[in-house]
Amino acid sequence: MGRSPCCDKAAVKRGPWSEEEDARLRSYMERHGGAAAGGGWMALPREAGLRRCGKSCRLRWLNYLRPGVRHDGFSPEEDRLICALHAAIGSRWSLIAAHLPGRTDNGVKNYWNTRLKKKLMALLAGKPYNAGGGRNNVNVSSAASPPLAPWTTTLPYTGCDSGGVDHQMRAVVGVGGGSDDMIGASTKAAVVVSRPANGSYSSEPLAAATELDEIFRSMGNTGDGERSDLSQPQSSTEIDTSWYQYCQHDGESVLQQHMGVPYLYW
DNA sequence: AAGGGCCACAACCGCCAAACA
DNA sequence: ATGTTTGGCGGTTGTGGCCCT
Repeated sequence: MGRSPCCDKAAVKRGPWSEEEDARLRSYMERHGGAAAGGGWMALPREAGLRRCGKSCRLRWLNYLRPGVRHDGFSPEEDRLICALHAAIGSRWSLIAAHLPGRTDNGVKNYWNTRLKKKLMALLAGKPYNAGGGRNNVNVSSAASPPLAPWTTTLPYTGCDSGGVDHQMRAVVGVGGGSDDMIGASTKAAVVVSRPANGSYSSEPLAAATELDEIFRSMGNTGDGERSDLSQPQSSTEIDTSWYQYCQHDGESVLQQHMGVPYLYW
């Protein structure tokens, strides 16, 4: 037995929403405090007098009509944050959007697919790209440090791991093969390290081996061709730690690459 | 001015997991 | 414990507008 469709496609209207439909949906949601009433989203079209699929109503509300949703352009800071988060956690658009007030997962996803990804690729290929200033967040003491990539940013990602333990996750954007080949088949990795919120980093990156294993496994399923060598699960023990070094900066742990790979600080 | 191509965005599709009966 | 329903999510498609020739 196959999966039953969520609604009768022949009976519902599809395509762009009219002003009247928007008004009906907005009115309904405002009457119910911004949430679908007892019947849920599936019952909403009937209760609101809309000939739409419940899922379509939900999408329209969350991505467009909901108060606080922003439709203006993305700022350079948002660009950097999206790039960093995407490198760290992949296409987890809802998680990424959660760090961008007023932005929706759909909006971030569209922006990434249509514009930001191209900007980033152009940047990595050494083509002119003005993302808005190229702020350097950390003044690294090492004079040998390469310039920070423009999308580099601090990344205070606080979340829970699968065990429900609070972690503060930080990302290292890892593109390039550890030398000058910033793009292409040798694209290496995006590394995420984490620590318990109440814990401290070890001086040894692979102390987080189990977590890295898990993260790399999950990232290996993104289907992102630009990280093709992540397409198979890999053990953290395969990570070339010579790319990275820990150091201290203003009391903060800094995992810094030192062979030309872009990176993030925290 | 026309039309073909490209781009950006809204909307849809289908899968998955949680909630519920 | 199991089957069904629903909501959430990410990938993909459709479409309107803009730009270039």
